[in-house]
Amino acid sequence: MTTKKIPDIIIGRLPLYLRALARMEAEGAIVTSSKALGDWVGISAAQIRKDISQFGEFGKQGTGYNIKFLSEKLKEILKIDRVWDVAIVGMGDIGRGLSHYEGFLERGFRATLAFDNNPEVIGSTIRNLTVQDISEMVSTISKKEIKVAIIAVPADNAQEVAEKLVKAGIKSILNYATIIINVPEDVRVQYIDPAAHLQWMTYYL
Amino acid sequence: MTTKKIPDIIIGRLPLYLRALARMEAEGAIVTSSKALGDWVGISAAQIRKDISQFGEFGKQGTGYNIKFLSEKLKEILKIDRVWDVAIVGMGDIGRGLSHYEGFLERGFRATLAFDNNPEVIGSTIRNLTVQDISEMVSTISKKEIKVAIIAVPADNAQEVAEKLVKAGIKSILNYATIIINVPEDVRVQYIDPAAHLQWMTYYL
DNA sequence: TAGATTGTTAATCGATTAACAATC
DNA sequence: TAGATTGTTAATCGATTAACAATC
Repeated sequence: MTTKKIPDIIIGRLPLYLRALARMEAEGAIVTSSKALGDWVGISAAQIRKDISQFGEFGKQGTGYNIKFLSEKLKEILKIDRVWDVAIVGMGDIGRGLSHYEGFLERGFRATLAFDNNPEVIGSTIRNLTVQDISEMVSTISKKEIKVAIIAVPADNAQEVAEKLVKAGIKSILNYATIIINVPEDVRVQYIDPAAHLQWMTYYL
Repeated sequence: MTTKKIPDIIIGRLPLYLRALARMEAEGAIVTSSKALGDWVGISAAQIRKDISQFGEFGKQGTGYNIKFLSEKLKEILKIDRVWDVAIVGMGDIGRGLSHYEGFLERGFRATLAFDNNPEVIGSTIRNLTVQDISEMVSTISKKEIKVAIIAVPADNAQEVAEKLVKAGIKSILNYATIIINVPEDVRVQYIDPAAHLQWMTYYL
């Protein structure tokens, strides 16, 4: 793989391709084409080919792409050919929901730590997770060398939590709090904001 | 307002601006500038001005934007100067979490209907919502003229549910199922997929 | 071989940024 | 008035699409 810089927007599409490929595989398909894959995800065939070709030649002229092979390659590229331990901070409805979430494991992630600051919640068990005191968070995450965390606390506490996570060595943060958090350059943040998506759509109503 | 077509990507940024403005207002600020707002949301000042100017002249040279005024205008544009009733389909962890979600009301939405197909869940009460049988869904939504729905069922059932929602007159769907659903042109769909966001970030680890 | 589909280059399209006159 | 910041135009940048030779 050449080390030219791949645009972020292309990386963001790879998980969508992977999701579609998983679906095709579940339906028993062996090969697919840029056309078919594009139809699944609502993207042009040309763009699918261009995106994939950034990383190598994974298809065959006349035949298309072997679904299993392409999936494996995309997983390697995204570094999800392994399982990442994830810390969840905030055990309200969202945090609890995520700790149950079946979809993570098959897609490369496993919730292994849960934190909250509410004494009534600390020590309780959700699935196989025991909720720990947030005051232990930095030391526990550091010790386990966890790199991925999810923030599911109220907006007012999100920045403070983010700073602790950074101190603990976290490099990827999925933030459910409806506030933009400031972190060092080498830490990635993505946002989940269902209300923002709804607001986007009402424009067209 | 001229009726030129506004790019979808601009519409998608308006909720972010609104979120930042709400935050500024909560902190007691009265006015802001394209520079300040841009810093909040991580977008250039030029782009903020260009986006906003698509809809009118809401700022003052030398002074900037009145936060309250701009918020009101953006809410009008996004049609969230009212409260939209929302139907939630699927009362698993995600659906339950959403029915509790405090963030909706102040941002233009209210969960008013909940549906599931599990006899053990039907009839139970979550907050002030009674879970109804999914077989009643089309008629209930039609009767109440609800336009916005959230799909929180397993991927295998999502397409079927989407078709019923369309039949019931729903025009905006927020889909938590990890599958792309096919709906008529006049129905909007947005996706929430936390694992996809995590996968995106691991690339950079 | 004939048909299909890739990988890639060039052309097009659209979005972002820079610059600045207008004006509060 | 002097300073600040908007709204807008033109320039730049980057992403998408179209086209096609290569080849399975």
